[in-house]
Amino acid sequence: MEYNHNSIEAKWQKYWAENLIYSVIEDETREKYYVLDMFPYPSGAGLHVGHPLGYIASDIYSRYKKLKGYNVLHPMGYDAFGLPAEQYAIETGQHPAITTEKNIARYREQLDKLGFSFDWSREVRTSDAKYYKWTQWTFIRLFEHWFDNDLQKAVPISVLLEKFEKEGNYGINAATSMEEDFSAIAWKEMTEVEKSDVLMHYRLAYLADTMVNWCPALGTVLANDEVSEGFSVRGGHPVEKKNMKQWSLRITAYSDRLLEGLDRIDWPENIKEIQKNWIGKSRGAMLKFVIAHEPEKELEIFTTRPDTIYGVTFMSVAPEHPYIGLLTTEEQKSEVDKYVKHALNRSERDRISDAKNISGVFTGSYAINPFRGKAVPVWVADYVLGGYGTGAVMAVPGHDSRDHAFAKHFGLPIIEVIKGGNVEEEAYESKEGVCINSGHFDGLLVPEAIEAMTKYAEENGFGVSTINYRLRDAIFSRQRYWGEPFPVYYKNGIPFVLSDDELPLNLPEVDKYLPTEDGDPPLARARDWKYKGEFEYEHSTMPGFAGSSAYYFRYMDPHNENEYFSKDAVNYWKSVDFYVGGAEHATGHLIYARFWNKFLFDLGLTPEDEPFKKMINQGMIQGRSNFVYRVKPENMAEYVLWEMIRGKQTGVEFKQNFKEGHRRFDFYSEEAKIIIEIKRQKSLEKLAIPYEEYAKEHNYKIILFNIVDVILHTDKVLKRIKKAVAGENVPVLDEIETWEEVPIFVSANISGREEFAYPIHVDINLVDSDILNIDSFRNWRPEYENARFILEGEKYVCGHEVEKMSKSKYNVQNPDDLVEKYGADTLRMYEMFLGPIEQSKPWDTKGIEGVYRFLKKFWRLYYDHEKLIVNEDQANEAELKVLHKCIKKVDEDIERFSLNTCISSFMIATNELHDLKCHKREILEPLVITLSSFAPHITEELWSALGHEVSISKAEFPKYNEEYLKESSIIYPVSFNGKRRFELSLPADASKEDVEKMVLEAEESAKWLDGKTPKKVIVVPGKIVNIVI
RNA sequence: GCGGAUGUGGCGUAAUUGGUAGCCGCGCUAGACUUAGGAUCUAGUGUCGAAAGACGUGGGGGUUCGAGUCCCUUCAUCCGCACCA
Repeated sequence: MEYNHNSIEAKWQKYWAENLIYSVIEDETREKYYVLDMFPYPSGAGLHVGHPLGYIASDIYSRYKKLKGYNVLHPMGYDAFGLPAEQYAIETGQHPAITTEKNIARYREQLDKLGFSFDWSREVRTSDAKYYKWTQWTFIRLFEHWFDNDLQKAVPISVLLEKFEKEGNYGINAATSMEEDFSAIAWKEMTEVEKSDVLMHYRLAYLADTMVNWCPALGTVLANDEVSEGFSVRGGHPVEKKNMKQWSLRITAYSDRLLEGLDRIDWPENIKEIQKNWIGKSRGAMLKFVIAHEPEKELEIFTTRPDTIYGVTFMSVAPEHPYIGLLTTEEQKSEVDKYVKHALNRSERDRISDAKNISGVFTGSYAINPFRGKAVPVWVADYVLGGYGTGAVMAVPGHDSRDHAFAKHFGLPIIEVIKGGNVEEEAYESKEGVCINSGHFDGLLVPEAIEAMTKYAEENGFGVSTINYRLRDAIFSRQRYWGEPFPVYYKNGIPFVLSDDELPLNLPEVDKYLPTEDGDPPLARARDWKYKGEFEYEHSTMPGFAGSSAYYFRYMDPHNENEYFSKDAVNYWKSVDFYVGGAEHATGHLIYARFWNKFLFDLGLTPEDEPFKKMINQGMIQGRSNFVYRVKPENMAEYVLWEMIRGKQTGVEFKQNFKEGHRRFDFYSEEAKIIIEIKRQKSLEKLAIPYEEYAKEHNYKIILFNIVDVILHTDKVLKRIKKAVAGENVPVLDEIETWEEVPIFVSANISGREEFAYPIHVDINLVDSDILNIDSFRNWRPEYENARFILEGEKYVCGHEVEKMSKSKYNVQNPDDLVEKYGADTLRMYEMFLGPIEQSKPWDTKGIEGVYRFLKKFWRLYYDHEKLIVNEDQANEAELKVLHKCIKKVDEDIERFSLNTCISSFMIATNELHDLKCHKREILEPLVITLSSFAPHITEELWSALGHEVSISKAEFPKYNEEYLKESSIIYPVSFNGKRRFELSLPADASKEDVEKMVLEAEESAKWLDGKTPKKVIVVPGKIVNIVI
């Protein structure tokens, strides 16, 4: 039979599903391997060809690992809570659960068609109460733990309470936002509310007033990684800063461990780099400047360059700094108030776009540089960020470019304290140089000075060496419906968590998915939704990353009702060995998941503290958009006509823009006394008579053309002009074609196109090799039904561009159509063949034919039409060599995730076996196993045709035998002065000396040696010979 | 501005350790078979050149017997961060 992908693929997909071929169980006798794809959000648009790229790669890898004898866990599920379903619910009233269900069904159908080896019995969904029960459970654990900096791990709150009872919070080195100390007595005297407030400063999940990213359009707060340049990542709505009471996770406690762990995982360098920057660890010193008029109070600053402290000429504090009131003097008050108010009211977006403008106001007070004892003015300026460090800086214009710009702008002094630059011109920020103008620190190198000055500050009690992080705590509540409810209720304003046996707290039904009239989140609409019928639940829900931060554990034991996952399961599967997904999650999911994992590790739930040992990021598949160019008729007519008459093409000189008084005409010829004007027919009919009179007055002849005629009947128009130039009598107005105005499209390479036409995205399905199918285009939209086209030759050529794949750009390639046409095996292999998996590349369907041809050719090794032609003859050396070369290459390349080169190897082997007319089982049986992880359907079919009754996925990957690859002779390229001149076949076991001798004696060498003696002969055995003359 | 990555035929790419640059595929050219081909097969295809040969991995320089690969410099594109003190 001929290769028929449709029937083969359907047949085996059914077989795999019915016989649970891809189910796995923990099996202590086999080594485990865990391959995971990033959790997909099932969007309504379904999959496009870019989505499966990573899934195909991970599927190939897990199938390969299975063939290699591993027990492979390769699960799939859905990150099913999220904004799009909820936005859709708001618009239509449809419950997000229904939309989600529908989308999942569609996703599943598409995934199944691609022949993935997922163990679907382990599927999880974040929106399933059986799943989010454990998300809530983890939240409760976070609430009930704090972070001990000395132990560098999470510790139960009960331990903290014991300490408070005994000695207050003295001597506790915790990750905390608590600034004040209190004694055991003070603790015992606190009210319940006060105690709760204190504990909130310690808990890993805590409720606090924080500056949050508020997105009014989405009606919710967002985490830092969900905001980019002042806009929400999802939806692109403006975001503003707002102070709100919100749940947060104290991820900052884990800063150091998150940083340190990066050294132990095999991830792409750029992702590690992004995470390093996001955590933003910087070493420096916290220094105190006494406020001149208020010697009791100090202004604390953080600096990484304490060595430049003698260069401080002023200080700057952020507009939200708590000391603003204290610092501002009477005279400056109105100006400072005005500035602060303006600065704080600005949206994040304005602030960013206005970053170039330097602004600030003097507060009126001074602070004393503890090293020099000299007072410097304190300014308030918005280039200082309230959220970083202490919200105040010592300004060193000589050695910090921002301070420099500020000093220049306001005429503040600049002092050079590190030698090496010209500080009047620009800040010298390099750490190369020695201290000057720095008292007894003069002459020290920068690193020495940093150390010496920090030590001096510590000894004298006005400073301390510190480490500062850029990472902020993660805001954990969203004012949204479609997310996990917090297992929290409020009693007398104090938040309490539910007990484990009260979980899950189910998401209640609401009448509308909108905030209440009072602005409370949608959950406030739920009727009679109270703890024990009495206490209000938390009305926010958890963010997207809640459900996706530890989902990979649940796959290990997905149906466990009593535990998150069993000890046995986690001790067997441990962590993800190989993770495939997008790089866009670098500062979101990939950092949160590491944090959750570390926390669960601290609780002793998991044996490993990093979740994903090895990761690769698949590149994006970009769309290739096509454009048609719609003509702006007036512009085109003018352009076309001008191109024909400009210069002296008609025999007389024409010029543009005849101007006389208030009249303006398009073209005229002084010489021939002709004016030409182009307009729409309707206007011309009205204006013909006045124009003619006007022209007569000025002693000109006027010719009017309608736009359409100029564009579509150019030659006739030109003829008329030429007649007029020749002095013949031509009508002022003469309509060649009457038409109702219809859209006109011009082919891409018609000259002047850029001038008179604008591009419109056209559906790529109407275009083949950039040639537009005009009939289909006419049917595409009613308004194009009567469109006219200006062609190149016979064809309309479209423009093209590489862009993101998106519905609105009409460049989405849907995998279903391709699977239908070529089959999943072809699509899988083609996507891998496109290039290295990490690289982004535009989708181009052109090459898919080549892969399809390959599979058909591969099929013909086994079948001649209806007949299986595999024979039992013994394979010869050449055939074995082809096979083992292929096995070796594929084996090595899969291991290094170079899947594109594997496909080439298969093609080479297939081509060579065809040349050898080889149809031997001894060759073809191992070959079909080798190919099976790439093209599971066709290989399963051939495997069964070869007489096997057990699925090929249970087979063993063939071992390659070095013996077959050995060559008896090697073809040496012989170079002279590094330039290859000829090739020489020599015995493989020839020694270096022999090779040298034989090469020099070779006939062809004489020609190149040209009688000279070689200066040097380099022989690399088995590789190359180079002769230097 | 800072940090990272990438630049190889008309196109997607290959060259794993410094050792024949262009494997494999697309496209293109010519031919065979065919009623037909969007099937299949054969040959060719980096550039210049009739050929011999010369040139050729973004540009310039260097190290080396030998550089796509290493070093310096420069340009371009993409990504990330962006007042982070």
